[in-house]
Amino acid sequence: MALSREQIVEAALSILNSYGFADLSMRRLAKELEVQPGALYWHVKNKQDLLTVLAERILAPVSVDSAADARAGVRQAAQDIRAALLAVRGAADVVSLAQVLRPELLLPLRELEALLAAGPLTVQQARWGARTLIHYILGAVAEEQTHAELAGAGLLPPGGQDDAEAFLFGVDTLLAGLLPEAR
Amino acid sequence: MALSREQIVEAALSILNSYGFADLSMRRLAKELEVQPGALYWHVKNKQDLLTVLAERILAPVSVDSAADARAGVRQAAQDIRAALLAVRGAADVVSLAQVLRPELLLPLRELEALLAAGPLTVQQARWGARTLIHYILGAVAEEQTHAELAGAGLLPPGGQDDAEAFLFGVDTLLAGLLPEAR
DNA sequence: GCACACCATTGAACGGTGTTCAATTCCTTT
DNA sequence: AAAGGAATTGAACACCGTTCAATGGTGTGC
Repeated sequence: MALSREQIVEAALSILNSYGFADLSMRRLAKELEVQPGALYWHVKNKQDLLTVLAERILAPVSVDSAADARAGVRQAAQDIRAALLAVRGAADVVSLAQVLRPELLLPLRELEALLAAGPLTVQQARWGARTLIHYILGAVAEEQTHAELAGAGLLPPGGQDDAEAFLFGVDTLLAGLLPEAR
Repeated sequence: MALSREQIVEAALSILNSYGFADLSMRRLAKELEVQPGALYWHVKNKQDLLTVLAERILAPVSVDSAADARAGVRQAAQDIRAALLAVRGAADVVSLAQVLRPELLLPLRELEALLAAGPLTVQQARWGARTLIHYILGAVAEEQTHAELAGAGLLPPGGQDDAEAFLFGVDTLLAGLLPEAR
């Protein structure tokens, strides 16, 4: 059966989940697909290209309700994005990289900005606010995942019971600054 | 003249500034010092170890005024940390890595928490607030630097005139959420 | 039924990477 | 001068991303 781009992405996700980001190499991927490394480059420009496709796929389950109230919508979106990232091991690393390389490709993140712009903010405030949120979300989840990774390897004490709570605290704090109580 | 840990760190900073994070390899470092790669491992446990030492060195110029008012102190500290990071090419990558690996080693970041704890916040709020700030600062500067890197290579259109302003907007937003106006 | 394209893959190579370790050299202390 | 520890070499191991000529397989037109 002929190799396909879809198949490569699938295998990459599987390696990510089974062995982590550090083990996701083109050669490892080729081995998984029982193919020579060079074959991958027929379907994918290079590793960076693969990673951005992977990032899109990881965020695909997130659907931002663009009609929602800015505060509630952002709060929900942030939690959904976190959930989508936590569902795939190493996802925060993949998406952080993609966000820097091709920010325009990551729709859910752009939609955050739209949500904020619908509120009482200026366009510029909405853009910067969205960037702030994105940096926070990716940073927080990346730390959560890396910590879990290291703890799993016994290099760090386990922890993280209140990660969800801490995460929401950050989001709410940001939102409180961004959209002060209407009065 | 005998090689020294100090000398290695110095050379690493020089490579970072001259060629960027991607070119900072143990072998490159050894070449710069006119030494075989193996020699480095007498003075440094491994590359990760070197990177955390590097991170400490990069943040060393930052001195947080622990007696300052929480809001003003954090605002100043955030700007100082950004300045220290921008002073060394690729610094945000180095420090982000170190922050995940050995958060306890990066003093200025810990001092942010102390500053917040001195205000009206609970200990937990201060801790989470500091983490939020740190994620934001590192994420924002990492994006700034990566963007500059790619723009320098002609892979991305230049930009970033209002980076400082956008950065401060994020910090102030966070602070507004964290420390609402006293009344 | 055959030849021609074209898509897809192989196999091999290039030039890197971090890290380890026995053997060797250098330097200091006795 | 001899001993001994500190520091360095040189070579190897097992990887990495990427390129490319040669080759295989498949479907189309003749």
